[in-house]
Amino acid sequence: MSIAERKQEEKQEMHQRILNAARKIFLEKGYEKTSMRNIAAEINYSPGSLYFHFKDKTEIFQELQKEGFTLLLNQLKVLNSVADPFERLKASGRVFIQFAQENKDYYNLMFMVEETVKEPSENRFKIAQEAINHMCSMIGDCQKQGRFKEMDTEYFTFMVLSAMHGICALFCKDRTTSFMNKTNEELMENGYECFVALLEKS
Amino acid sequence: MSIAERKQEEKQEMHQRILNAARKIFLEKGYEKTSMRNIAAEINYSPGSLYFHFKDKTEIFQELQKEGFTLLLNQLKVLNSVADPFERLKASGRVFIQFAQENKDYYNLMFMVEETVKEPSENRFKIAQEAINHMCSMIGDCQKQGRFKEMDTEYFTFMVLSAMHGICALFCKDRTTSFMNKTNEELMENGYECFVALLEKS
DNA sequence: CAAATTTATTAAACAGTGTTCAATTATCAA
DNA sequence: TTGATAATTGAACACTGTTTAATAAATTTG
Repeated sequence: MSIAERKQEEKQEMHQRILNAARKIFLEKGYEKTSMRNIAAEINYSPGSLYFHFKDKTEIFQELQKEGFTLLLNQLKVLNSVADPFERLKASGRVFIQFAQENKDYYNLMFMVEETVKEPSENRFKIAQEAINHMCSMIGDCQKQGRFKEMDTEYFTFMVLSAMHGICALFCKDRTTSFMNKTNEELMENGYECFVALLEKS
Repeated sequence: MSIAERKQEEKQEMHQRILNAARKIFLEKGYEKTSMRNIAAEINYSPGSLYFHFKDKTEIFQELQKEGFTLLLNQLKVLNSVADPFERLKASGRVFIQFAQENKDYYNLMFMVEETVKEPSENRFKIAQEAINHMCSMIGDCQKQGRFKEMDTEYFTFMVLSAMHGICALFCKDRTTSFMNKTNEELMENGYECFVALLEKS
């Protein structure tokens, strides 16, 4: 079935063309301000045809969401070469924040979009789950070295993630303006260093 | 000018009626899913008339946002009686988290809605600004007692706020499910206590 | 009191949105 | 070549925020 195969490939190709157009515009204008007509126009396509390849707008975005998680995890994977768990933990935070800065829209999609999914979504955030487990064991390793004594590993992990997410979340919703005469980058990076300083004293 | 006064009052009354309707629907359905027509219908009003009382949708939203800030600040004000700045700081965090838990929708409106405002709008977050300043001076007082040595006060304040917001933001977008077999309240409160433990060691 | 003027309100319209669907074209199998 | 299948289209639907000309109500002025 060579012909059927080629057909399949052509469909995959269209799938990718749409995804590429969507990524470009989503990252340019954000989720809400990107319309299906915008995406269609980008590839000289009819708006209706998008629905032949994707169920709806959210399905397109969810593919990009998965891309985002993969992208972040790949950046974090580089740190596997860092042997000392505490050093790796500190570097992970910096990578995380840098990712948010450079991929604001991905970040919004990944962490800031309302969870309106009906079915409890089996493995929709399987990747995120794995990332958290990894983080948890990293902190566990730090504790084996004598850090964060008498802290519950899971609650502590939650706290660390919250702190990092808080920094990025304020940035992503432009709620950093109240700290005047300081750029977003200054705030986020120095703010994070304050947190690191706290960790180091513990 | 008794008549002009009454006129003024009637206008204020309509202003409030709209605001009440908007509050109800905004807190019910969130910002994006609330339409001007929804608000108008709630008080048997014409959609166009809303624009006689408010410039646009964001202006209505911003008034409710201010309400939220006032509500939160009133709860924080109670802590003025706590003399020791560090004790007050710790208690502020607990009040903040409790506010988010009890007023999830206000919290979303206050901190999680995209800032699409064009003109940097002088005093839009005047209240928030004051709250931050207050926080900043509270932390400054802690430093005078010898805590958080060699930390930049402003960056440190940003970090503390980020940590607290991170905890609440994950809660408000239901991103706590990855920490299984723990309730939201357990996570938030114990997570925060971890953070407090860090502060105490510094 | 009547006329003129200001103040409120409305319905209709505009340009945009996500999505659906009957009709149409292109592609392939028999 | 015909019939079936797959892909694409444009028009339509029901929405959205916002503007505006016409209208109604209330108030001020002559």
